[in-house]
Amino acid sequence: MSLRHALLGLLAQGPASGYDLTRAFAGDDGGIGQYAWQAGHSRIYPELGKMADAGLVVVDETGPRGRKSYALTDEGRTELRRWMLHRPERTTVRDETVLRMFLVQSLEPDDARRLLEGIAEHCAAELAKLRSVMDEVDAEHDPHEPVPFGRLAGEYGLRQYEAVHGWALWSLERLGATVPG
Amino acid sequence: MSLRHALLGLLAQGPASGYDLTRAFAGDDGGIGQYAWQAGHSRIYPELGKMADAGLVVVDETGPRGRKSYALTDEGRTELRRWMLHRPERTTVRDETVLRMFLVQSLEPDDARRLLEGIAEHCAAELAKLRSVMDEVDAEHDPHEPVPFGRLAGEYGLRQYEAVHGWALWSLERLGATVPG
DNA sequence: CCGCGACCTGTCAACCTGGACATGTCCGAC
DNA sequence: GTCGGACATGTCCAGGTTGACAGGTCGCGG
Repeated sequence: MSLRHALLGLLAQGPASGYDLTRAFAGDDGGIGQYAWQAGHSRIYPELGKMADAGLVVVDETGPRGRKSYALTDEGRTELRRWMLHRPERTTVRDETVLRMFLVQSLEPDDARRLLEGIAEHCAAELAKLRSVMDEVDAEHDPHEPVPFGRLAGEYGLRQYEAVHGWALWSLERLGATVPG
Repeated sequence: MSLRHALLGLLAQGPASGYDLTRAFAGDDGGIGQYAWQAGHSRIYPELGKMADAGLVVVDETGPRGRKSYALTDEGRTELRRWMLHRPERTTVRDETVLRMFLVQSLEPDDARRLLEGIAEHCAAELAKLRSVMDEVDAEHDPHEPVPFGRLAGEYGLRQYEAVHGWALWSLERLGATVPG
């Protein structure tokens, strides 16, 4: 049940409504929804309700259009910390892209090459996009201030794409293709 | 519905029983179950049944203890290829470990440091393990033969761990810059 | 020959998930 | 002033997923 902890983590940045949280999960903007977890509002609203019942969050303030802003309670903060620091023996991973990578070798070499080339291109494009976003963040960031929230996650995405890109090129070489670019 | 495609991909390596496939998903041995997808036998058996109904697989042979070995049909192979080469607009990712990384900055600096140190250590250990396995594979592998099945996946795991390890160290440095430790 | 552990297949209930359905409100542009 | 689009919350259902329950077979060491 990690949705609960994802919500706790997002609320640790500050109060937010179900709508705000939904957007955080939905974005393909290098946020949590692209790399770590997804959830639709139809899961988020009931979960927020349950979390409120459990005393992990409270309705902080209400705004226009029935907006309910949720904030972490001390109990919620404790639970988040407990979950973050407790290293589980076995974590669940479910990643369609990685699944494809595992199965590359079930394809004919020509098909495998085409797939890998697609992956390499895609990574290069995402890398460029992400890098420009991060450069902007760094430019605005006073080095004496703490690292902005999400900067570490952004760096993670960057290194991730670099790794996959490098892997795709390496694999193409192994398969005996002419490496593009 | 990626379980179906995961099964098709595994069967592309050769016929297997539901039991074999269950072990492939369950292993924490650097296989598909560790990085890409998980499934219990309670999902696998019904799905194999449905896939047989759909003509994607057939019961290849029956063995002792009611063992049923499944093999891909041409139709199954076609469907696998279709899925592998079709780049979806938005893929689902659900990764508890990455989720933790996204939420590192919700922790107090001391806790964050402890978590990152744990991650770095864990990666280093996994890297060492994986590297020794892969060296063995490479030593037994005739360079004139095609790349062994799983070699590309293994390389992926390697680069993955390297990337995460590097990221954890980088993050520790960043956190160290703001709070003296 | 007997028992234990690995092999092997299955079902079921409870829960999670994603997409459709439903409803209504605020705000700025025209 | 009114209209369209973003804001905002919620329910429902079909289908996916998990973990428990269930039952049975082979092979080998003692």
